[in-house]
Amino acid sequence: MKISQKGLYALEALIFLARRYEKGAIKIREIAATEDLPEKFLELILLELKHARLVESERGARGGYRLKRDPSKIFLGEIIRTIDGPLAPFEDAEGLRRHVEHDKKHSALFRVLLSVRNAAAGILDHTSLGDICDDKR
Amino acid sequence: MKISQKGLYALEALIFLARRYEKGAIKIREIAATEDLPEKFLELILLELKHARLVESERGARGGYRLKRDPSKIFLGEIIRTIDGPLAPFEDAEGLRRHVEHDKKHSALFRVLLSVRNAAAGILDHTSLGDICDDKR
DNA sequence: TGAAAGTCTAGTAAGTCGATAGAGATTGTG
DNA sequence: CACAATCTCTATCGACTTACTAGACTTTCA
Repeated sequence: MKISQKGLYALEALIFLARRYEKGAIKIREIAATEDLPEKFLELILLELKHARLVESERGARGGYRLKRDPSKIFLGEIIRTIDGPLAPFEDAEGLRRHVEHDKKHSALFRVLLSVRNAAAGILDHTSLGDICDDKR
Repeated sequence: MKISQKGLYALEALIFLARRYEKGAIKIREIAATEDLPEKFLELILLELKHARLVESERGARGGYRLKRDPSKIFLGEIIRTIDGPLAPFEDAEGLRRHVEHDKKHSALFRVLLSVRNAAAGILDHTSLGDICDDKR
């Protein structure tokens, strides 16, 4: 699992949306300006997040983006999977399980890799945007 | 952290070397044939592993490769870092710590990413080739 | 009707990935 | 000594990915 620049932009944009969740839709331009992200690139990212049903949008003069669900119900794991794919360090959880089952020579290796992916998923699928943005440490 | 095909080849080759550790040096060609890895590509990989002091080699007619240390003293984390870079899901541990310290807006996010890298490192830096190759499950 | 916003398809420069080619250096054997 | 086997190293390649930009299109609302 590798988080790309694009993935980081997605996380930052969604954290921004989470922090102003109560205040309604906000324009791409404002997100880009406030978080200092490339505007046209951010468009693509938000569109992908929309297709993944993490955000919703309205067009026209008073349009913009907002989170589709409460920040406490959107987990980092979902976001990262949407933009950067599976959390596993090699292939995905299914593939790793298959290798553990069927690859006689390297079963033990893939078992370790699966445990790494489970550790990552354990953290990222239990940390929400809510956890991130009302953090006080 | 993402393990590439090259990284997987490295792990497989080293596990092979670990399993026959007592038997002395073995030729690239034999490793490639037994483990079904592309020979010329494996050359490059073994060379990199040599520069990282994980293996050693001899040239000439009776040449070949062997592990430089006991299998129980070579950890998966070292191998993966050599071929694929840092274990962190974004940048490296240093970079993440820096962001936790200095990036006011995203401190909490980077703290989570750092905990993911620590979980991965905790597993991979405590699992040795020895653990992998005398596994009996 | 028209400005302002999101939607969508292309494209692009630079880099990475997986792999191959081939010349060079070193060593053991006949 | 010669030579064959083996590791060493540099270069190159096509395909793909990454980070981003351009621009035409659609929808909304004042």
